[in-house]
Amino acid sequence: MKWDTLDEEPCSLSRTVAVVGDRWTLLILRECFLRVRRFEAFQSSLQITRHLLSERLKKLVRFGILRRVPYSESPKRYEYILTQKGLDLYPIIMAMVHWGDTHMGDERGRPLLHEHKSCGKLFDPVMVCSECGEVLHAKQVHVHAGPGRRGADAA
Amino acid sequence: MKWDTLDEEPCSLSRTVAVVGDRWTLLILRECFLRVRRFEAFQSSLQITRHLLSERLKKLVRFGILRRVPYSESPKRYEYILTQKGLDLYPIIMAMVHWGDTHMGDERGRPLLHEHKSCGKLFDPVMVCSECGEVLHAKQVHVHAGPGRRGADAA
DNA sequence: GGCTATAGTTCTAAAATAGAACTGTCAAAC
DNA sequence: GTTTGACAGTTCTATTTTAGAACTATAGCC
Repeated sequence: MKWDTLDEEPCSLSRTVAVVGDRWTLLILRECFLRVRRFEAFQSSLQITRHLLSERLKKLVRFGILRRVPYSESPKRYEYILTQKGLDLYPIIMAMVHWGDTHMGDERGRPLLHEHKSCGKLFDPVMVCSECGEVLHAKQVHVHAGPGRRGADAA
Repeated sequence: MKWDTLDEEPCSLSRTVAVVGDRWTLLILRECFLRVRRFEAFQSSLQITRHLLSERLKKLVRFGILRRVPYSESPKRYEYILTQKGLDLYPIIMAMVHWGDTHMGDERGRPLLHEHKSCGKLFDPVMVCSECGEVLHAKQVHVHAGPGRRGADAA
């Protein structure tokens, strides 16, 4: 497939996959949510090759998910900060973490626990319907073609 | 990185990424949720090479996300059905679709609309805290090391 | 001048993917 | 009873990506 035009497909999942749908990008984003911001920090915590890290950061900046912000004038040094568009990826990351906790855990228990500052409790992320607030299950969802649909594609 | 041992890392995101963290796998799962079940159907709707499709389906079966169920005895024919573990990936897929709808849309509008059968309305998926039910934002979450944590890894 | 820190770039070898052709089984059509 | 077609893969070579290591550039500190 021509992955470079995937972000123009009439399918929102394809468009998302085009941007964040590879292993390294997802791991980089995890680090971002853990407040990692600098090239060397990403590199040493992920053991990613410097070449790929450089490419992926550029791509995330290009798509407006990270901002490259100078933190030192001489020498010129930059750090990478999540934009609002990037912060909005949080549900994707949390959904993946939760699935891993549930289905890929081992006897030692969870690697990380999440505390919700607003209520002070350890929590799991739950996906609900924006209209009625009930927990969502795949089988209770029916899909309709929307205005942006064309041809035999899906979404 | 040795992606074949990623599912043993002390990080739930890594473990999830090991299983579903590549472009084709995510697109295959989208098709699964749209009720696609057969080899030829995946192949023609995704334009994935037969070789890769075969590999990915095997992997998803190996990890217990799909079940390979015979639907014809002679000739032997199988279809691929989501297990409960696979159905539980729904929040990940929906979170990605929603992000794509929000941030990668074009002037034509959404490709697909989702109706919640329980309440009959078109909805967006929303991620909330399991304890207090409030909408989750990255900045309101604090991360603690859990029992399965080891060394300098993250999750 | 020599050492370190940071943020990259460049190079070659190994692995993954694309694209097309091929295999095998059986049913139905001729 | 031979041919055609559907289905579910496997095999092959060429291209693209990634891994791994070394190299470059700027500047502060001793």
